[in-house]
Amino acid sequence: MNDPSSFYDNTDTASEGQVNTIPIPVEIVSEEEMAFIEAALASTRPLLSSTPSFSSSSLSSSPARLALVSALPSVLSPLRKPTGSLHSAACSRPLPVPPDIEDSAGPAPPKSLLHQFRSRRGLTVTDITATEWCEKQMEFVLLHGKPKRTEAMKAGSDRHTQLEKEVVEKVEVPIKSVEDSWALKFMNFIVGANQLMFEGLTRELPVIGVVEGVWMIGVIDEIRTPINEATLHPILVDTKTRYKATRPSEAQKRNARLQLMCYKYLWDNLVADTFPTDHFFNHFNLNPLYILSGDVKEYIVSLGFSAKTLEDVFTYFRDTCCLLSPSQGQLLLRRQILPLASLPSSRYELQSDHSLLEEYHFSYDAVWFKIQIQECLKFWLGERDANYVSQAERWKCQFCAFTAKCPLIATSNKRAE
DNA sequence: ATTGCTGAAAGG
Repeated sequence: MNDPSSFYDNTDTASEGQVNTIPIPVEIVSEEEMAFIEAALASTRPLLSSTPSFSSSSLSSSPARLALVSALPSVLSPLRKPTGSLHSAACSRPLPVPPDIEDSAGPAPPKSLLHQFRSRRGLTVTDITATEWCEKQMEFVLLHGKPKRTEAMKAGSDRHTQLEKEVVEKVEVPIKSVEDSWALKFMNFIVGANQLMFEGLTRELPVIGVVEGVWMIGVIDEIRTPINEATLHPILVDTKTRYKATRPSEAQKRNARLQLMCYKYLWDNLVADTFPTDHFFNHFNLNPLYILSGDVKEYIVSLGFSAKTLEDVFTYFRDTCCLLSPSQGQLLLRRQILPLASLPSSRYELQSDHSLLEEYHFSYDAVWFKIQIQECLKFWLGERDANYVSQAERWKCQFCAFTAKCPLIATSNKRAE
């Protein structure tokens, strides 16, 4: 009963009373974070040094943007149910289940991977890039689970965390429903967009939209507004870290270009202010009139807004979108070398010596982007089987955890016959 | 069946 693991046990009814008894340490700002903020205030932050001064003092009192992080939403962890059922009975409001989902006895044709694995959440930009890297690997990940993270991935994540902390202060907010979690996501967009407009830079900005008929979500690594230039159009940036000072392969660059083009597409669609709100609520099965939890409302107030329902948040969201400009056609990829001895223990001490390997500008290509997405979607929609990597990119298999299971490797090994 | 959990992205 006092076992902390029972927090995630949804076999019992997840009543609201139970949720309320969870001892969540709600800290607006920890001492550590406060020290960081004060240090940030005292020191010059190069990326923000061009911040214009404002008559309003509210901005200077909060140098870092608040990002709201969902914390321990018991209704959102239905997958822990031991039955393996996708839709736990403990879920307060079960999502609509297609009528044929119980006909698992019959040899019904397999549903598309999109339907099986992403119908509730939509595709992520990461799904797109992973698919472009290798569809077969993507398929293995979906069917067999993700392989272990590599050290390079951990180091990359850490570097991104560092970059984010330069401009964003994270706050944990307890949530009780999916509506709460979407409200936080949209508030994070609103606050990030405001930070972009007033300070010229924001990081880790969540975006969402429909691409080729499919809902897609992502998090833009970085957006800057060139303050001193004539254009108001922000530029989208992504930082890639590397262990070795070798030049990235063409496949890696192509993959990163696709990623940034996804972000541009989503951003530009948001600022076009044509967001299909009703479609959104329907697709994700959300109640716009849902009353946000007290904690969520409280934090929204702390950001200077006032909202009772998810719909209220959407009003602010749409108002914000109207104020934004489409992004530049030029996208920016930054490559950064990590120190060789980047041991796990020293990963957090990289602040000095971020030698930049290269800054790589390239142009958005709407036609190429559309073709890439359509190819990816053929895989996701089950219109064709997963493709293997081309002969020229067979080297990717060296980095793949699924080679033992992969028919491509098996056939090439016994091609002797 | 990874990471700090629901999540998105992390590098190759």
